[in-house]
Amino acid sequence: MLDYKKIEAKWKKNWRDSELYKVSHKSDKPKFYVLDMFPYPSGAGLHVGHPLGYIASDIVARYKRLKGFNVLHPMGFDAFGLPAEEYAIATGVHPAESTSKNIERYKEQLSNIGFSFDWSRELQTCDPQYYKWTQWIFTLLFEHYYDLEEDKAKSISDLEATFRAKGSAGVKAYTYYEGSFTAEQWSAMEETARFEILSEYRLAYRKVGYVNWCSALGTVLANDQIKDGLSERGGHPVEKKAMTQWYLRTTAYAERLLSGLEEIDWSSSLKTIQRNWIGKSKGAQLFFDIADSDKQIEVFTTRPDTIFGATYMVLAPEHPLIEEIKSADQSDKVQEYLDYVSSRSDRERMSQVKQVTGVFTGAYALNPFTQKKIPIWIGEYVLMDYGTGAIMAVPSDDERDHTFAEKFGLEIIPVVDKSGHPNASKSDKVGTMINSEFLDGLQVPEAIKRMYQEINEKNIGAVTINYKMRDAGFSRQRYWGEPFPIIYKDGIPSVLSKEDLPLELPQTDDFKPTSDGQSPLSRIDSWVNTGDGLKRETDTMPAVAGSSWYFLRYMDPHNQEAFASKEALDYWQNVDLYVGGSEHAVAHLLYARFWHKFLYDLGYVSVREPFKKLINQGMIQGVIEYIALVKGDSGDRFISADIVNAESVSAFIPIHIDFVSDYGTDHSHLKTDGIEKFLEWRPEYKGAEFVTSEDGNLYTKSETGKMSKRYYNVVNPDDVVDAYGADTFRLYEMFLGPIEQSKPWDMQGIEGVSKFLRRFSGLFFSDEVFNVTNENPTDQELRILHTAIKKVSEDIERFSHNTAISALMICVNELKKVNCNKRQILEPLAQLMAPLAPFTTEELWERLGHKTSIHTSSYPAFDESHLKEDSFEYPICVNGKKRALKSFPADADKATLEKESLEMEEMQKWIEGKNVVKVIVVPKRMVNIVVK
RNA sequence: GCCGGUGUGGUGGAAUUGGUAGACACGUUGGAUUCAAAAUCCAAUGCAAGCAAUUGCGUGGGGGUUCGAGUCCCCCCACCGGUACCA
Repeated sequence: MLDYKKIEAKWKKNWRDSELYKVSHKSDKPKFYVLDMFPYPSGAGLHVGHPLGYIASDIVARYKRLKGFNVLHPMGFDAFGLPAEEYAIATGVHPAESTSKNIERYKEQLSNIGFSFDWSRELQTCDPQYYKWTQWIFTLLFEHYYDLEEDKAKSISDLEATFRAKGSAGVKAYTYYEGSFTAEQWSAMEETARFEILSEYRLAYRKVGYVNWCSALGTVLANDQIKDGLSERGGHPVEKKAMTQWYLRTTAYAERLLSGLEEIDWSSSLKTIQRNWIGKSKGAQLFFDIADSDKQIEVFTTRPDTIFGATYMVLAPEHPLIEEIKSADQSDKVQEYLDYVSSRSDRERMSQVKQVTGVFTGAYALNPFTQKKIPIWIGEYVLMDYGTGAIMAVPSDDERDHTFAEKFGLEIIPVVDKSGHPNASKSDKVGTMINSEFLDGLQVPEAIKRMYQEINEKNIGAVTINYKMRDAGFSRQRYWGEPFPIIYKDGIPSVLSKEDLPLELPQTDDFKPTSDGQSPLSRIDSWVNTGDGLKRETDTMPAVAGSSWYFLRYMDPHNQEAFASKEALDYWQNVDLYVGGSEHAVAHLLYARFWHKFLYDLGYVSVREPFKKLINQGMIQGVIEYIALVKGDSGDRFISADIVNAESVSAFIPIHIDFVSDYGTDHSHLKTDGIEKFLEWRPEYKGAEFVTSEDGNLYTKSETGKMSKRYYNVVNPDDVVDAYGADTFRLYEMFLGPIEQSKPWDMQGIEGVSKFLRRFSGLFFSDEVFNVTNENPTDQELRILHTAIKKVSEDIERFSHNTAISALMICVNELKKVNCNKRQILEPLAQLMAPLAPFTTEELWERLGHKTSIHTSSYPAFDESHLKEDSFEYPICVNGKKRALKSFPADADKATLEKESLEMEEMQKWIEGKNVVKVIVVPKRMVNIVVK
């Protein structure tokens, strides 16, 4: 029989030496691109959860290869990021060093599982030869703007030429710039002024923004790196801080990012997440005059129909108009309130959402329809970065406005009669308009349309589209990231040319951020100051930079002249199947689509969307075991979970799952030796008392959660591979259930697939000797094989690998029953199984006498004619309930089936004394007799 | 709150288009083999009643459509994930 350790070692070496999985775009075959989201190489190494997606995609890659596709299946590493930098700060080990060590470990672990990656295409985002092109694409973003007429990115020098020739008139481009100028004015401007204006158009630009500043980490964090107002990493407090930052104008692409979702095959939940993130809403932009002032307040509302109920206005605390409009007698109170707001952390603000705060500015606005004076307030609940940072408040039809009005005693005018809709909430767009002059009597949707017309005609605003999505903050004050290819001259940035790239990250041994929040790079004077008063940008790019285009680099990873050759890009086009975790649902997947669309506009790539089909593999969770610690005057006591009083518990201490008996169940516990092991591991609890349950066990608290170092529950795939073999590991992870589903890891059941593999290879042996005959197979054997071919192919195509394996189990069980050891059956069976169990099948293939790899052979052909059965066993039902089974010839006609079913002896007791109303016969399915 | 998903034996799960619910495994029980154990092989295994043939019940709960519902429709419940003063 086969010794899996020997054959794994043998074929791992053979495949590596022969570069079996190396592909080229110079091929006549159709292409297929299967990609895994590349991992961040953390110090903890891979755990059994990571390979779940890799195995699933590897099976598809191998399947497609056998089916005759030219398969691109690469792997690389997302190697820039915060953990390596934190590790460097703590230990002094350079991030490059720890990262490369971690990568080596990852590669070793990956190779043990038998993936068919083309390692000649490996990339690492921290490699200068890679980030050269990340920097280069950034320079392109800097040098382009978004043209609304052609609906694509165009060169900023074109825009400049237009300004020079015609001024700003007639330019339709995506910008926040609101001024206008003639060609003469443009030419007369200072260079700085011209630069400022162009910056309002560039797709990469700098602006002062309120960023999530985490002083403990010394860096700016993205929204998705914050959980409940604390940093996801480390749980440190996060506050708002004004900083000049680089931004990418992702909002210019909002509409295309939204509509592009229609043309790709992603799960509906993922698309919904992206749609919600983009957050498109249609509404009206309205201007309210301020009483006794020439200023106006601009608001955005989706409910212009309720304007007759707008009894006050609210500005965000950061709104620039506040300074200008606040009245003298309210000035102190306003300042007091603004101080209060800025003293509050994000965490406080978020956890106290229901708390209503605000202050009156002393100023009034005029309702554009009634000309009535309404007070202008400031309130925390209005956010500066959504809409215009100001709202018209309609307390009768908005929950938040209502609460605010009640608290501060503001007027409430009902404008929508919802008596016909008892279950509708305040903001539901239903009901009949009242107290609203010309709108009275209209239904809400009609009233909204009518108002849009009215606003246009009266010229007091416009119908607009608003997006929740904001431009992406692109600066990080860290060391371990791509340096910006930017040089400042008198404060004006310009980009390095392609020839000067990559701009390499300079060496240093001080990774701490500076106290004022500057990146560690700012300390390296010789690097920052390049002479002639020129200065480099010292921020670095965020981790999403490198992952926003890596899938393109794989197409041509060693190209020195371009990020990838035109030829390679045209051949591979885009990713046919992308597999990865749903934690990247927004950030990575949105930025990657944005970069890709930008490169599409510039003509570098020829398809609009980068990832045709996407599958989110579920998480493999771990079991977390805790013991309850009660601290008291008499010292530490650990009390069994079944008898402990929950309120007295000082802490639940996570412990090694290896110490726990029956871990993961509701009766998980520590036996005496478990307690001993625990004490050996944590000697600081030597003096503690252990209060066990009556049966002498110390019961533990079990949870299902993340597999992580801090819970001591990480299962290393190497250990499983060592104990059962790589093929068993692969099969088992797939056999656990559907790929998309999350599930806790447990080893129950791995014996099942292990047995199956042994039984499969056992078909090729008699009495420990390899023995396969050339006899012709029987019809039955052919039917068993071809049933499996059909089912396995269909299942792999729809990524249902667990049912494909079960079909193979059935096939092997049935062949075993008839003692089949015929080449004509076993050879195609091995090919059928090769994608799932690459080592075992490769070894058997060689023993069958083949000189070339099974993985470069072909997929077994399916022949429908072998599935023909002479008879079919029909379930005979009465009123839909199965009452008997009867075998009929496969070609029996309906009349025969009906007649013979009714005549069956077993049927008589169900029919007797009743009326047979009708008989329904569905060929090859069932017979149903309807009686009354 | 809103959005999305899930709910099937003791366990993981299957049922692709409305057509035999529980495939395939794990576990458990009994048996063979063995000095013994492991491994292997055979048999049984949704629940309840019955010696049995058999019968009733059964896909989170309630209702509906249909000859027929795990699958479609309506209402409700539980759990998981995402998201949130988004005007």
